[in-house]
Amino acid sequence: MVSEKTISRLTNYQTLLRLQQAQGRTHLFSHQLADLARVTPAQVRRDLMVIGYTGNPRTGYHVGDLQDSLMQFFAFSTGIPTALVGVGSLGRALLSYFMSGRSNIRILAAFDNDPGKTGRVLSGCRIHPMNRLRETLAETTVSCALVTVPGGEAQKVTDALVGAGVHGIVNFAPVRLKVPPTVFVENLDVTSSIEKAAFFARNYSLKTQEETNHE
Amino acid sequence: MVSEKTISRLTNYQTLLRLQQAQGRTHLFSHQLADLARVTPAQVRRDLMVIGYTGNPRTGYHVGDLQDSLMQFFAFSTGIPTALVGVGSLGRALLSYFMSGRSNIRILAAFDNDPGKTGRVLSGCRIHPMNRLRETLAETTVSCALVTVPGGEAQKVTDALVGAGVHGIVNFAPVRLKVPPTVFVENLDVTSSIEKAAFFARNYSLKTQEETNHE
DNA sequence: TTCACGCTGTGACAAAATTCACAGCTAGGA
DNA sequence: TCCTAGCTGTGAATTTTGTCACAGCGTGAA
Ligand SMILES: NC(=O)c1ccc[n+]([C@@H]2O[C@H](COP(=O)([O-])OP(=O)(O)OC[C@H]3O[C@@H](n4cnc5c(N)ncnc54)[C@H](O)[C@@H]3O)[C@@H](O)[C@H]2O)c1
Ligand SMILES: NC(=O)c1ccc[n+]([C@@H]2O[C@H](COP(=O)([O-])OP(=O)(O)OC[C@H]3O[C@@H](n4cnc5c(N)ncnc54)[C@H](O)[C@@H]3O)[C@@H](O)[C@H]2O)c1
Repeated sequence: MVSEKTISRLTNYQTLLRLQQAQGRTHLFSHQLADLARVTPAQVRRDLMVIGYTGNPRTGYHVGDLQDSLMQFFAFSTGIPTALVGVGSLGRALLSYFMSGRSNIRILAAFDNDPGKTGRVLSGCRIHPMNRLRETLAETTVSCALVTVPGGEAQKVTDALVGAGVHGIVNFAPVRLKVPPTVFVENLDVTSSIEKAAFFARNYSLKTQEETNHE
Repeated sequence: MVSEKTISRLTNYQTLLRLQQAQGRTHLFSHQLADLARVTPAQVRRDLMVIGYTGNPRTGYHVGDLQDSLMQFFAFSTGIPTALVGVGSLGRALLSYFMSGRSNIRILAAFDNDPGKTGRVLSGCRIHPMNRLRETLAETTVSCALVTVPGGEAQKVTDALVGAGVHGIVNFAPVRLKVPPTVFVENLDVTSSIEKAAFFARNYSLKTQEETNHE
């Protein structure tokens, strides 16, 4: 089984390679990809082992071939089908971003329990009521959903999604969801991330001041 | 030096404790906090070692005292002062969320380079032009900033922030920023997180199907 | 007061993640 | 044709992270 961290880095390499290809580059070495991704060259080589792609000692990695290998490994050549639950301020931002086609992620359906929102179309995506979740998802190949409802509602919504056959959840609510072992949860807790950054910011800030004083 | 992961868990404990206190609980054991945080009891005890708080074998941890210790460790009793750069769809969502006071994070100033947006007040927060960034931040204690500008602009904005004395960056743009070693960057790459969740979702999905077939 | 239960705090251990370091290869130059 | 410089792929070492397991303690019961 391949680790979460490795998967994160591999998706990052994918993004970086797309950019490099757009700039006309056809080959690169592990240390160059490493610089772009802000990791070590050894890390890059180690990561690429898991997808089976093998480079050439003299010319390095072939950008197109490596992209193909990554594509095949991730098996998302046609884009990633997802659903979104909770069309509030965050949900709307995500809709407008991902419906504009700036990435390989496709939001195929949105859901909300507010009758004032359901039935309408936002950024080109129809908003369905919650009681139509199961049947709407049954018509699609969605296996991953974005949860942007208030914390108190997130578990309920998650249970509904799991019941509808979703195996991946990206959770923006500041709660830890309970799911069966066949469901993967990625928590994107903005508040917690800011707290973390603020903590280290203060540390670095103090350290910098100290050093200034010692001079 | 205490690790990033430990800090993340400690902030999570803080959130959970606030909730428990609101429900009137005065004491809890490591295994109870562990259940709430979805970690092991040993992990909780190990984490609490770093903040120096020590519980009682018979009564466990005192919610209020533990909160005080955490507060003191994080030193953010008055809220976390931050700035936001890039008032687009994501920036607006963050403004409306954090200006509503639902957390201990305070956005003291917002910045944008679009003259159509600067000068206005959104969700109670004034939007300043970029050329006023340094002097505006000089008047505050902000040491942590949220970056919600397009990927191509993120590095430029980061450089300006670092120049203005910011030591913590929460980066929502899908690029890896280059910063001096005295600056901490937390990347919140939504696209990458969705890709990760989708990958594991497909794996779990396939595994579930296999097991169903084997019955 | 004494005892026993069930917790905490932590040294020792285990697992996971990363880096080191080097054999082996390969294209370009002599 | 045969070197050679400088890369890749990977076993081994190292570092980081998490868990185990148990001594020691505090409380309530007797
Ligand atoms: N907006 C932000 O920038 C931000 C920042 C950090 C965290 N979050 C988290 O993201 C989540 C959403 O935040 P928001 O600001 O968009 O909230 P919001 O209140 O603006 O939107 C929530 C939406 O969910 C819908 N909803 C509520 N209960 C539902 C249910 N049971 N089923 C389906 N839909 C339901 C509501 O109708 C509403 O449209 C929250 O958990 C919040 O803590 C948001
Ligand atoms: N909106 C989302 O849900 C979402 C999802 C994933 C990632 N992101 C990332 O978040 C970032 C912002 O996304 P968005 O959808 O809000 O974009 P947006 O285009 O709606 O907003 C960007 C804002 O930044 C401002 N800006 C541009 N250049 C600037 C500069 N040099 N200095 C100051 N301000 C500047 C623009 O005026 C605009 O207000 C992007 O990097 C995007 O990739 C957003």
